[in-house]
Parts: sequence; structure tokens; C-alpha cells
Amino acid sequence: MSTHKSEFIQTLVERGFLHQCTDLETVDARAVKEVITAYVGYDATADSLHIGNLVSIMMLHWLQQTGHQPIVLMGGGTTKVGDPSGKDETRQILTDEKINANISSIRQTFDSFLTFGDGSQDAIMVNNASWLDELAYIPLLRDIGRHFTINRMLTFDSVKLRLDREQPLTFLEFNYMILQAYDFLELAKRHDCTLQMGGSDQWGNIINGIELGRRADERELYGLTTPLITTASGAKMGKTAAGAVWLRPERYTPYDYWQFWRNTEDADVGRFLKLFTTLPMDEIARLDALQGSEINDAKKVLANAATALLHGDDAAREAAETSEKTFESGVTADGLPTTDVPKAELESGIPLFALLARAGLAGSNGEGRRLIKGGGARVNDIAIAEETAEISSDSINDDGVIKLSAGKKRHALIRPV
RNA sequence: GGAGGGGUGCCUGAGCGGUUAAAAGGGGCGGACUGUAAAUCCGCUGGCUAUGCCUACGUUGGUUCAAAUCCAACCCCCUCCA
Repeated sequence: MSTHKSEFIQTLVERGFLHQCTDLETVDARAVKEVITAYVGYDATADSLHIGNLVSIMMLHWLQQTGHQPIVLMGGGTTKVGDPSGKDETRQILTDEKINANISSIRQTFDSFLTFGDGSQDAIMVNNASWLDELAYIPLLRDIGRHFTINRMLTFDSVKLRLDREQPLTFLEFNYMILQAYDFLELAKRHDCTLQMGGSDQWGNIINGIELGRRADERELYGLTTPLITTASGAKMGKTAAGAVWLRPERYTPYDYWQFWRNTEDADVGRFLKLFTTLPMDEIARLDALQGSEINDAKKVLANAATALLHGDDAAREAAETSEKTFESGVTADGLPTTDVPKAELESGIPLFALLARAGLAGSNGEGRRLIKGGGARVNDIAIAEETAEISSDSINDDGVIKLSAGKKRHALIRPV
């Protein structure tokens, strides 16, 4: 196989971003001679994106780095309807204020990966509410609906799978692909956007946009998808006990984020370095070749690089230091999550299980008790086995805090105030 | 509109009058082994300062000493027919 002509496609391929493309040769050729404008769409259902979105964010990053223009499309309009994909959970109706607040919070994440501005290669963020809100039903049916045949819509996986499993598919959901197709057409008209990127599950929706572009406006549009990233064990990435791994620090601290990457499975390190860091390929090849416990060094590099990319160099360094102290030197690090407890309360003694719950290491007092019974609870690194043990100010260590641990990895500090 | 089937804990899914805070598996948490990895093995997995109390099997009532289990109405889902 010959290598690709454009830096953009070359980068995507060698780093493992490319799953499918509607016309790789043409996109490759165009990327050589002109600035390509491409977009990825994101829903605004929460105030933060998560690890699952990171692959496409990195792809936008490389798009810009290789000389092209990224568009971040926020689904402000589609979120108002509620994303119909997934199960038939009751959709949360979000208010406009909430959606807009979500969008501005999410925007901050993109500032870490993209350069926004007015230049030809500067990224822009747009909200599909600005056109979807104004759509009128009859004109939409007449101008857009006429280009879709039910016959064809029924062949798309998103629809077909649902029908095959004999699961209900509402008319609303059925229309979702039309709205997304419409987004692509609108972006093509407004911003001369010619490429839509997304996860492999978006393939059908992307195709629809491309077809609509050709039929409604004689535009030549392209689509490109990333593979679904799973861990080597087959688990969907980014689903941890506490829930999703969020990208906003308010939801998921830089320290936890660093730890998330540090705990990558051996088999995933090379792949993740390529996808989630911007380290040069030869450096990654060297790290990927490490064997046995040396792989831990590669994991630290991964954690440092990925955290620095999202949260900045300082935050990454701090997280690395806290981790080093906690796991390798056995020193109490002040970068751990800290809970303030009034001195007076400590004087009179607090049951350990309650303190574990307050520090967030246990979800309830009962869980705290179970943790102690199971032998996973430690105070200042000393295991406590007595379920009703009380902690008082006697436990305050030389650093003026009490260090609590749940298992080997989860630590927190109690600070008397 | 008619005829059937079904709604159980984070998820899947058993139970079909008391011994049921509810089998089993998954997931999660903890322990052992390691390298803050994987695999494996073991324990735990509703809440409550707790030999007890409270809340839970779609909703609301009822039968019963006793109901997730029986009855009624209602809500929701699925299949077939129209």
C-alpha cells in the first residue's frame, strides 16, 4: 500500500483514527491542494464531554494541525428534542438556558485542543439550534423530505437494527437522521464545509448528509469515521465505577484523569499514545516496544501527555507529583482530594465508616462499613479492621491531616478546620 | 378495537402465599498474586452509629395472621389479529 499524499490523511491513518471514508483518495488529494473545512457534531446533554468524545476531538486537532479548518457543531437544536438513539429512557427535557450553559462549558474543553478565531484555518463553533429552531414543517418536508426515500432509510443500520430486534422506533427518532443530514447541508452552504467526521456509529447519518448535499444542492461532500475505541479486554472505554471519565475538571479532576491514563492496560498503551497524545511517532514506537514492568514508564508518559493536552502542563505535573508521592514514595501528598472537618467534631471522635463516606471514598455509611470489614480501609496507611472504629484528632499526622484510603488506589485527606 | 404475554435490585433474569433484602450471571467495590497492568482465585454488593428498625418487586386499593407471590382497577411495554 502506498502512503497517502496529504499530511492530514497520513496522520489519521498512521495514528489509527481512520475506520471508514466515503472517498479517501479524493479527500487525500484535496487536502494536498486546499484547506478542507470539516466538522464533528456533539450533543449538549451534559456540561462536559467525556473520554468517548476524545477520539473525534483529537481528530479535529490534527485536522487543524495539518493546515485545515475544524468546525465544532453543537447540537443545541437536536438536544432540545432529546437524542433518540440509545434506549427508551425517559428523555430529560433540557431548557434553553441549560443547553446554552452546557455549550459554553463544553466550549472550554475545545479551547485546549483547537485554536479559535477568524482566520481561514481557525476553528469555529456553531450551534445547530440557529437553523433547526427556525425550520417550518411543510417547507422542510417539501425541500428536504423529498430527497429521502423510506425504502432507503429503512436500510440504514440505526433503523434496521432496531426493527430487526423488533424494538419500537418512533417517528421522532426516524427523523433524526434527516435533521443531521440537514446540518451537513447547512454547514456546507454557510461555511463551505465538505467533510463530516464522527464515530463509526455515525456512518449512516453521515452518508445521509452526503446524499442530501448531492441531491438538494449538487454538492460533493465526504464522510470519514473513527473506529469505536475499546480496551484490549473489550470493554467500552471510559466507563469506570464513578461513571464516565469527564473532560471538564469540575467533574473529573486532573489528578483522577492522570490516574485514568496511568491505569491503562498494557496492551492498549501504544494504541492510546497514538490516539490521545501528540508525541511523535518514533517516540511512541520506542515506548510501545517496552516490555514487562517497563511499560509503566510508557503509561506515565501517556498520562502526562494526555493530561497536559487537556488540563495544561502545570496540572499534569501536579498530578504526576501527587501520584509519585502517593504510590511510589509513600509520602502523604497534598494534591489528593481533601475534605474539611471541624476540629470540634474530630475531638469527640467520628466513626471511620462515616468519615469514609464524608470523604467520598464510600457511597454510604453502610458501604464504609463493608469496606472496613473487607479489609480495604486504611487510616494514615494503617489498615483498620474494626468496623466501629472511631477516628479522633489523635489520628492527625505530621502534615496536619488524616489520610484515608479505600483500597490501594483511592485516597483522600481529612483536614481539620 | 380484539386475543395473548409481560413490568423484580445498577443491568440481564429466577421466584409465583410464610424459611425472600429476594436465586444465578454480569457489572462494581474490596482482598490475594503482581508492575497503580492483564488473567486467575476469594469476599462483599438497599438505607440507618444497627443482635434491631426502615424502605424495596409498575401504580392504587383489596383478600389474608402473613403478599414480589392471590384478587380488582389503572398505567406502561411486547406479540398476533383488525
